Amino acid sequence: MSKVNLKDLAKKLNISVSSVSKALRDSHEIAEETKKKVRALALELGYSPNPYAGFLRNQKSKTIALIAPELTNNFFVQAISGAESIAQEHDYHILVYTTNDDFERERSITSHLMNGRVDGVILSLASTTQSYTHLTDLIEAGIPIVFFDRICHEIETAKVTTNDFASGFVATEHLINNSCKKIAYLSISDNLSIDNKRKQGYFEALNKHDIIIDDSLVIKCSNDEKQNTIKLKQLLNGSNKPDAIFASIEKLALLTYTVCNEIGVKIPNDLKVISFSNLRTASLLNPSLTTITQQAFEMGKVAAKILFKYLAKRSSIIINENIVLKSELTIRNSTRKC
Amino acid sequence: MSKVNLKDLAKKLNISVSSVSKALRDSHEIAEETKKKVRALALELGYSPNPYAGFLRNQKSKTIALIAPELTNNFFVQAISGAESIAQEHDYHILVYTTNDDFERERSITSHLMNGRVDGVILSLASTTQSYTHLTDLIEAGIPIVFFDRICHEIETAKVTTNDFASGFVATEHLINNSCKKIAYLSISDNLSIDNKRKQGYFEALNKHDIIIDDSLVIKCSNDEKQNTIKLKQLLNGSNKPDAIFASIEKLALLTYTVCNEIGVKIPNDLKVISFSNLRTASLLNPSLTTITQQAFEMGKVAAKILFKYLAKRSSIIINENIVLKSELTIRNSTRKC
DNA sequence: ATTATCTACGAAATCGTTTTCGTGATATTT
DNA sequence: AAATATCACGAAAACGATTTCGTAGATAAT
Repeated sequence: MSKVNLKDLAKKLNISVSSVSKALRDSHEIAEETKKKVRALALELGYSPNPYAGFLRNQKSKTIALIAPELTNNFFVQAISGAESIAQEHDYHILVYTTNDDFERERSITSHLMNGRVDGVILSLASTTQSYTHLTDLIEAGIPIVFFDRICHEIETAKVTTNDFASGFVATEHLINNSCKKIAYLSISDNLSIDNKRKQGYFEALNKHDIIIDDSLVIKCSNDEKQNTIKLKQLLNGSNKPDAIFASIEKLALLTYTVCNEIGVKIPNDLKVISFSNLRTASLLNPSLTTITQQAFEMGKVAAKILFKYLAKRSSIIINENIVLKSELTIRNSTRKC
Repeated sequence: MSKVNLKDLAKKLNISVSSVSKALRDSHEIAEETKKKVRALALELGYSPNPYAGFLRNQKSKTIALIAPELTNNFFVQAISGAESIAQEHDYHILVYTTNDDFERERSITSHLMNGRVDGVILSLASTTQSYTHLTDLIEAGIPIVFFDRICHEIETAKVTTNDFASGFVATEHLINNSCKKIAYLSISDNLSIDNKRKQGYFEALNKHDIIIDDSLVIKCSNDEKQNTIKLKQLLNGSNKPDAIFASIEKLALLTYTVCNEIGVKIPNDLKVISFSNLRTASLLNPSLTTITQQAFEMGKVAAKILFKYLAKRSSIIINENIVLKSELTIRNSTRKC
């Protein structure tokens, strides 16, 4: 049952390697009878073509890479699942990489992909990425990229996102409607497209409702959980306490919950919380968390579909395109009026 | 910046392809001066070897597959992250596949891996898998498998698990100590090694404390959420109500929470709940969930390390070995005495 | 009868690397 | 001075599949 190749089949059948190859690919050059014999033997010996030989020949690897900042976030995991479901349909394989939000790691990964290991890449940027030459290099090397969620505006290609601005606006307005006046925004990184758009939506809602923007309520968080904890405690224990928190990403909402537990701030009585999140357990939290949920699985599917569309064309240049999948506000107890 | 190969370098330097190859691999056959020139040009032109050519030559793909039942479960995601961290160190790439707990899908995936696409496989079985020829075939084809969590006893190889029996025992005893007398066990599948061991631990604890085993409290769940909901409601509304639930996997604990919310059963007052789970939000749930937490990240790491140890030896036969990483009981409010 | 067409197959090049085996030119030993 | 060793490199085979091209023999067309 181990590594049978074309040569083995050819030898057993007393015909040439090329004829075996053609027979298996159902070429019209081969007589029907011969094909039958070849197919029968191939089946019997469990022949399965060496993928790498084919890749070398056709310069196609039937493999794509999916690069995400982290896996410990349901959003990215769902997106990967979505992409995988499409990859399966196209008989493609997926190499999964995580950057841990580290620019150097992202660059190292893309450099490993320059040489044809994959036919295309689906990518969500690391929050520390500020330079994009590693990505343009990849595209110039003939490997197309489709972005999802954390996209790069500077690069012309297809980008799949959620309606971040509108969602940020809706989230903020929801808080305002529940009589919040001092709404803090927890930002994860100025580099990130999604963060900025969400923040703009937040500003816009404040403006609309004539709430003066207070810069001290826009908290710049990072991937350093300890630092974030300190900043949050300062905010919630400080003199300029917010009555609501809008977390740009799930991780910061969970941290808010933890900190509130610790310092005795009651949600939603003392503080209302809303967050972008694809957490399955949002409804089971104490209190249940009001969320903006992205169509993560669908985003992965759409990104993969676009990529495969171009791969089928053998075109490495993807036309600039913005696909926006709408997020959904699910109101739960963390923003309940009280 | 696109596809430079050895031939291009050779032409530009007026030396042979083989010399370029040797120079880049730092062979002693090549003069130091020549090496320098070659390296300089390679760097300048951004040469990066075509991986597939090398694979064809050395019969090594520098790629492994990781097959998990699902990604929407923190346990598996953490395990993947752990494996990835080790793969990075070894300059290996990981193809990720999910079976969705479907035997046919598992078989289809492994059959795609028979031909040398990967050097090895890290696998956690689908709950519907009862026959193992697709796995023995893979091993016979020279592709070693390391199991983690959902292992296959029938196949001789390395298996990384948690101390399921002891953990099941500890979990049950914890409930008994908190004065539970009618403890239900939610099983996910009789096929699964982990489920059976956990159940045995549950039985053992009941025995030790002279509690008669009640088969009607051992609930056979499945991957069909609707069916599970019905069974749970029957259990909790029935005449033989349990005072505690021990969920073999996270999904079933969350379902228990949801059902309890729906039918107005109070946790922990009316019902105590404990579960195997790697949920980040266990402490934030309402009420916080008492868990048995597996060392998921570590399990991924260990499985990968073992695999790489054998890959380095170029040995496809892995000696039978059981590595057990201990789980941890974290007591929270869902099992609080009241 | 001669030429053209078709059929069914094989030889060989190709993809990009690695590696074995030579081989001239020095350098070293006897 | 002759024999041997060392050095630095090149030619070519190999990995396994695909594909172009060539061709022997059969058949069809003129």
